[in-house]
Amino acid sequence: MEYFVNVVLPIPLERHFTYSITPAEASFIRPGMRVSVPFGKSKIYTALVLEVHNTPPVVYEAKEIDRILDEVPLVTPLQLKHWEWIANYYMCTMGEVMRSALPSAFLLESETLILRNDEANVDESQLQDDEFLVFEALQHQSTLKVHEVSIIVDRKNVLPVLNRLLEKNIIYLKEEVYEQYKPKLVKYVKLGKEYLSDEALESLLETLSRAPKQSQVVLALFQLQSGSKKPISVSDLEKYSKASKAVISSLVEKGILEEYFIRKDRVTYDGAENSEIKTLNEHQLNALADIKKAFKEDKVTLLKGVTSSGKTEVYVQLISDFLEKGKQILYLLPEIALTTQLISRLQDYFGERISVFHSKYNIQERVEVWNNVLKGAEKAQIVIGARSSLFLPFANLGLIIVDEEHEGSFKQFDPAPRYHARDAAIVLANLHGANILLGSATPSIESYFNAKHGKYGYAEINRRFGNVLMPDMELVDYKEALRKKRVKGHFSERLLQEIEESLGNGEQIILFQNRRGFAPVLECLTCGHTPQCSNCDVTLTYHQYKNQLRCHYCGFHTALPESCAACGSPELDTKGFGTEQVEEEVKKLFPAAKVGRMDLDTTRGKHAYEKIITSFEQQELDILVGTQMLTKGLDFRNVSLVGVMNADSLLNFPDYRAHERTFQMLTQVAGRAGRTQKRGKVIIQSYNPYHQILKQVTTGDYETMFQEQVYEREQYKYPPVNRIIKITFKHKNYNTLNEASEWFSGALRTNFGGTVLGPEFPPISRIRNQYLKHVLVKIGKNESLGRTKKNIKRIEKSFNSVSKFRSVRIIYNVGHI
DNA sequence: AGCACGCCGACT
DNA sequence: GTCGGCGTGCTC
Repeated sequence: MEYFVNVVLPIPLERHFTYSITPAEASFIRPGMRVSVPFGKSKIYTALVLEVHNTPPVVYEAKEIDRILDEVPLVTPLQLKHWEWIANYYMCTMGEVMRSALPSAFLLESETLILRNDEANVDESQLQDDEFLVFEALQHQSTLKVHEVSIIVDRKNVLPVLNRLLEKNIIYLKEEVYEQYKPKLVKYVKLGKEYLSDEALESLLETLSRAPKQSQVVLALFQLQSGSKKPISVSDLEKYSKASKAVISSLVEKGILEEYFIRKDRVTYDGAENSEIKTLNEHQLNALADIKKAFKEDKVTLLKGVTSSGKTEVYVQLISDFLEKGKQILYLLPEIALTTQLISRLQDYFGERISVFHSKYNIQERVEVWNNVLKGAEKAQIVIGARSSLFLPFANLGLIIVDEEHEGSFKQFDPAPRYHARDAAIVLANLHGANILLGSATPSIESYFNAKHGKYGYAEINRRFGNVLMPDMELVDYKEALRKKRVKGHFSERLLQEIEESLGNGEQIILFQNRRGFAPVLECLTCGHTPQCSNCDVTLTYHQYKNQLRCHYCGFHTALPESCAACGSPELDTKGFGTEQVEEEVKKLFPAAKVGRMDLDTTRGKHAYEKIITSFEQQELDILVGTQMLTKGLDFRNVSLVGVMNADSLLNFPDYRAHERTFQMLTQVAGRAGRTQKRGKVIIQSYNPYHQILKQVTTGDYETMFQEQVYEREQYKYPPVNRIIKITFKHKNYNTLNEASEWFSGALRTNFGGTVLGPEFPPISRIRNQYLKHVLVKIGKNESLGRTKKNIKRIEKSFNSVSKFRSVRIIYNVGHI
């Protein structure tokens, strides 16, 4: 009987691939294990087994697998089902899901090694110059990598050289696969076997009497051992005995000490669980009861609780309930909210049963979390993580919490799979038979809509914890202030007054400006020219701190020009403003205050973020200027004033979600003010203070905002009532892109009854020298989303059979755009 | 996605 | 003449 496996490869191809295996392998291999397989001419890839079967492929001869990489399945059958759903729903391939889902350390790729053939008789005079260079290099080292050869011969294309050398039998090639994950090993020492008795030890110390350092080490080890039964690491011994590594290793060499290794997890938590779960107030208890009732009916449940209402305590209570039942819990958060603040708060309750998983962890750490979750290890009972943690191999998931569920960053935009973590989590919970709770102070329109229509369960908390008052919000008409000359820089006098007062009271201030950089636009006063990015369709942004013009899309940067590139005039001025300029101005206006800034530019690196937050927390800073990063899950006790520098840039975003997002962002940032007894103050500056959304923010009127948005979206056929798919076309040639997108949208219109909009250029129509065009497909409530997707896929097939269109990249975004 | 193959301009 | 650019087609 012949045996075969169907596998997924981590590449964007629709189809699965079949490889042949031996009967012995067949009895061992199970779905979810990794195998390495040869693919194409020379490459070896990591593939994931979907099924083992006996049906030989008809039109081709299946290749054999290279080898089996796992002892037990790395991915559970349930995960494979979940992947399939994601691939299907978000219109991408299983391979793309696999690539996103598995920590990169699990995805090995081969590298070609060049080895010298020792049996060859080489006539050096017969070698060409480049051949000789490679040959010579191989005399010094036995293997070379392809890129090393490329350096040696100083050329990109090294294949001709290698082929000539291969023909002459001087070299041979080998594909090497590297295991990327290396367990961290800690070196420990113990006394050698012969010295375990007291007498032996005594005589040992005698013989060492002339080596004081060494006997010092032996004594130290002896003392450490008597103190506890725990193994003693070399580094501990080094510290305790105050001897150097050299002394210890000479003892090891003599056989007096023995070394051994223990595998250690890189991520450990040493603190204790030292907090009792707080007793909930009546509002929290009511919410909890509602949630539990909805859970009994297996409903997805939405918890709407105003900022500072103590949602986290409700989560904590639920988590501990599910822990008691022996279930795993997944706590999903938007990336930016994953601060040490929240994590240490939860660790206080649940100690080392928590694992954290997010993108700032390195690949080794992620492998450890993965394995712990798969094993159902004690320390991975609760996983806190960003969107990608929903790909972890849960064995026994009981509860998912999606906190800040309205957050746009739960949607992945690039690369595929372009999934929404909240929606994918709902499906995951379904597959596990687990409960799922969505929490937010400002729920997304979709979720609230589902709750209103009884599809989701619902609970709410309308009071801040400890009955702290909601902040007092005030709108400042910036246009009016400007007219009356009551501004300094970008600050209205009203805002300045409040800042002064807060500083006087020793309270802290947050200033919110949703744009980084100094002054987005540099403008020539003579001809009005503004420098553009040469790769993208955007104006370059001025960054004062490096004195550069930068492109936020492709990273292009150039020194600040001294004169206008168009007319040569040296008079250049800056227009618009970002966080950097706000920081600058506030420093000038309040020279005594300590000012910090938090945006993408100041939070690069693993700990930069924490540093800024901690220094603000510890009141080393008086004023913190920042972008939307500030709005997420941060809890500062002493902030009494929040200033929104310019609400208009949020409102004017060209997107059907702009109003919803503005409401959410402003409500969230306002929630940072006054978290203790004193009532906080929020000042919102706007050129258009009569805008209904701003009014709804200041009165905290979510309900009206919701009604208006739903009405509007129904009119224009947007979600939640309708569904949408955005198709993006991308190509470097303007005409090809136009032709291709016209062809595609034309085919859509003839084949499909729904609404097709476009193709249209997006506001930024070129990025990294690629032109972009969008087509929007709106699917009414009576039409089938699945059938529409099938139609689109079919059209894509005939699209790809037109040769000039084939190089046009097509990107689908389903549901959220 | 990679990668080979094949065709074409631009230079050691 | 070769080198390297890019369009095209294939991968079990």
